[in-house]
Amino acid sequence: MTRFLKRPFFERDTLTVAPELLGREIIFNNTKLKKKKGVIVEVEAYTKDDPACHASKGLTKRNEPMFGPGGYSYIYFIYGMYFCLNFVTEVNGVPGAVLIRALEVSGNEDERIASGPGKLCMYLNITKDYNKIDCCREDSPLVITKTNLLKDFSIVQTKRVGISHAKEHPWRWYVEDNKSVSKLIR
DNA sequence: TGCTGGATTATC
DNA sequence: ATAATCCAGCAA
Repeated sequence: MTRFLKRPFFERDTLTVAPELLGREIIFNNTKLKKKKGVIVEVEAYTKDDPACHASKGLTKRNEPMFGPGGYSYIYFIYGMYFCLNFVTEVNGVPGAVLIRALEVSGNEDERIASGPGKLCMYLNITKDYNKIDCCREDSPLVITKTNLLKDFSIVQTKRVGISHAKEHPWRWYVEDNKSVSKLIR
């Protein structure tokens, strides 16, 4: 028994896994800094046949974690200044990932301190050092709880954010009326 | 070896 | 609406 999500949870269809992450808690223990955590309130799915997915054109140095087993982290650097956190889905050999777009942080924090993929990595102190780590290990510094911390919430499904391709999939899910979601618009 | 644009954010 | 800021990916 364990408190945290394990490999079988992640090694399923990306579009199934993504919305199931809503309400669960990410716990990140950067050993040199303060332990941080937050409840997932917004996610997006990226699959292999999708032009917007980093893995759509095959294996490269950057997207390599996406091709490995589910339950690993995939962290990339974007716009010269931000990191984005993903959890790898699908079995070994099949690329796929869920981008974590927003966390609700309890306590005295600003409710929008982690309301965006770049902001949440700054809040958690996540960097490339934690790329491709196995989040299913019991001693992993980065884990997700099995328990859902939100109750009686509704899920809204919409188009993804920041995708410039003509055809776009409705593969963004967020907790309805949650103050920590990245964008207020639909 | 050089160029381009991006799964973003804060500010104007 | 646009600057900040840099590197992966691709063309050559």
